[in-house]
Amino acid sequence: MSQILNMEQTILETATELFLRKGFKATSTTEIAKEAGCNQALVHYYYRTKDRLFEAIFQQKVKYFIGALLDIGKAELPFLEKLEKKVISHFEAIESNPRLPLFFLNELSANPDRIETIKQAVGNLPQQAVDQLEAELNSEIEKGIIRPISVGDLLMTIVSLNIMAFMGAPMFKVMTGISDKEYQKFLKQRKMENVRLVLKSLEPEVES
Amino acid sequence: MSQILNMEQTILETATELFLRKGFKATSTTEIAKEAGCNQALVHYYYRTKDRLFEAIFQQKVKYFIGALLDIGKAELPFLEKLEKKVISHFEAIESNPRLPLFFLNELSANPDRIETIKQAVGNLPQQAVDQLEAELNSEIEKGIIRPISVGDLLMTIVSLNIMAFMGAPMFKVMTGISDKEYQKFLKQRKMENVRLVLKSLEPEVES
DNA sequence: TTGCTATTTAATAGAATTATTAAATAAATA
DNA sequence: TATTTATTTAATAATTCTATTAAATAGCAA
Repeated sequence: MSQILNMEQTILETATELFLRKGFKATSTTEIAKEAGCNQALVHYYYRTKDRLFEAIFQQKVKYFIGALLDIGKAELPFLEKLEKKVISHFEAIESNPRLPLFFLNELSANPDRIETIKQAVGNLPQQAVDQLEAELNSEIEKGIIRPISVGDLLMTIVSLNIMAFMGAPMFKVMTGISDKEYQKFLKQRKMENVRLVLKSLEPEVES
Repeated sequence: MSQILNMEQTILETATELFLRKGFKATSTTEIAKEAGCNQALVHYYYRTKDRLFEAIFQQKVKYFIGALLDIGKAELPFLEKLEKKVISHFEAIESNPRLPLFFLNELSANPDRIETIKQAVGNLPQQAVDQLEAELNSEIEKGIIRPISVGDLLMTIVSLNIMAFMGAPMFKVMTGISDKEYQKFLKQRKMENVRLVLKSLEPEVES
């Protein structure tokens, strides 16, 4: 937290933290105010309604999240090396914001109408990025360097592996009985495991 | 919905549906009653508190969910074929209950204390299943049939790919701008893609 | 039928929640 | 300094939510 902070900003940050941790419904404006150290009415003074406050936060986070996956580096590297960098940076983006995926999926499921709002917010940026990736992908496929695979499958694989490494932690701990410390160790090596999995998934089939 | 149904059961089913769709906080006992077609007090008559009602549902679903992954088939098949069957049946278990993973992760994150309750509920069954899988896995590794990999990494890969195919749908649609119909098509082929990915991930490394 | 038990409802207490309004205080400006 | 504007609070209206209680109704056994 910064020190010389105006209340409007403090409220936003506090709300972000609470919404991310407990979701929309379970977080009250009263609690936000208490945590931020101001009167409850002030939350409404600055953001009018709880819903608007949430919406502002949600949109901001969605943009960050989608950006973290889609800004295919401009660096002029061979495709597979660029992809490797991409998987790593996506992994690290989630690592530094591990609550985001669940927040995102959960609120999207609770309120599917918000999908439209999101689409407007992000525009056709994702579409462009996906198209570009698809073009590069197809070029490599034609060269025979990687096996035929759809851009959807590739993206889904990357997102699934990276997101679940963090989001799946509680589930995973229940299943394997592993401790927090051990899970931290697991995560350390999981990043490169995900890279390996993604690259493996692109290897051309070999007839056995 | 079955037809000749007692109210106690109807309430449970209605609550299950609502909790799965909207989560604990966003679902009121009033709404459950209305949806089930009874007086609101009846919900409390049968289940005392909203929390007990939720807990009952949660435990039941957790057991189902964990079982769906861990009951490694007893069929005497080669390891890789058994594993393939396992991935498929896990995929299908989620397919017929696509809201479960999010429900599970979300409520676990909102209320981490519940992890203990779960551990008690499922006992050491998961641990046993994981141990068995690990033994089989190591045996195959020693034979040189698959590359060295931890049971944790393998499980995480399977769970990640299968769960996110369903849970990630809204996110994926936003990113790629794909329609519901197209997503259904995507899912149809994704099952075998996941199988392929898992098997690929076990192939011994080849020096290039 | 009569009485007993299980089921269901109406009414409501008590707490929490969002949002508004009017008043108080602080900050900025002329 | 005087006045206007921005920030903050106290009070409270209106709603919703959980849980309880007492009464009503239905089902069944004697």
